[in-house]
Amino acid sequence: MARPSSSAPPAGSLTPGAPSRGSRTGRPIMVLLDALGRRWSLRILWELRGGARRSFRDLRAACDDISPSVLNDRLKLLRGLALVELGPEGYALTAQGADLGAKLNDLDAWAKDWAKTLPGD
Amino acid sequence: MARPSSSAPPAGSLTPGAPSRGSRTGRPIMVLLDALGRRWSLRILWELRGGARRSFRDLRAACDDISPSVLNDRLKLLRGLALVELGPEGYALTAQGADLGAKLNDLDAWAKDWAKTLPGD
DNA sequence: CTGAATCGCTACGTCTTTCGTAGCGAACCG
DNA sequence: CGGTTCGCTACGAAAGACGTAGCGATTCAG
Repeated sequence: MARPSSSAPPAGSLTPGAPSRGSRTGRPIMVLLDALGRRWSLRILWELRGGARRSFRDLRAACDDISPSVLNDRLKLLRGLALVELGPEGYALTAQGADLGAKLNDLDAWAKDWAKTLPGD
Repeated sequence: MARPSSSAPPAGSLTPGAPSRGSRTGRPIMVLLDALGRRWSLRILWELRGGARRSFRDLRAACDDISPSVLNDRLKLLRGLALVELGPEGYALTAQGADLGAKLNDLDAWAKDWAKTLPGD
């Protein structure tokens, strides 16, 4: 059960159509949930939303000084999924990544309302 | 940096307004990105979308036999954030959790198109 | 009542992922 | 040349996730 070691990719790459951590089907949504469910993935997309290109080091600083090894892992992953690209002036979202970025903006709006209704606020 | 050990919650609870792993601001979106960025969080919401109540054990099976300790951790977390609730007939999304569930349905539709445009497919 | 089946959940040792620091080689600028 | 920035990697330590086993509570059958 949930055995990363036997038939799934080595925790660094991920492709729709192929099985991923925690799902043997390879359905796109599962691949996406896997990728976005890894630490820092969502945050990286968040920091890149808006279209500005950012250098590796800028991005690292923006993500609360994430470890460079993990940042690189995630960037590889997201680039492999065509959500992020590296151009001459740094990292940026692809067209598809920008779609997700827009969804994160929605999520931000939603989160503000959500926070108001919570007991701890 | 990114030091969970000094001022952030002990990796089991999370509240908007209070700092979370990887963000000292406590902005709702950051709390949400933190929670959803932990392994299995998105998957659990995914499996609960649609409104059916599911027992702990059913949910576990649906999530590719996730470890019960992690499942319980995530359920505590998501309950603390008022996204999931435990009723007499099992776990279900709250009204707010259902909002997120709907977003995941959107994401599913998006992912299908996305997968078509990828080289590895 | 006893026994079986199910429930939510916890303990705990192992293994994987993430972290944090340090620093490399390349490119650019003086 | 030296100085600065770049993307990125190595590697030991810490945190997190995993998998198995099983507990106490409830429910139902006999």
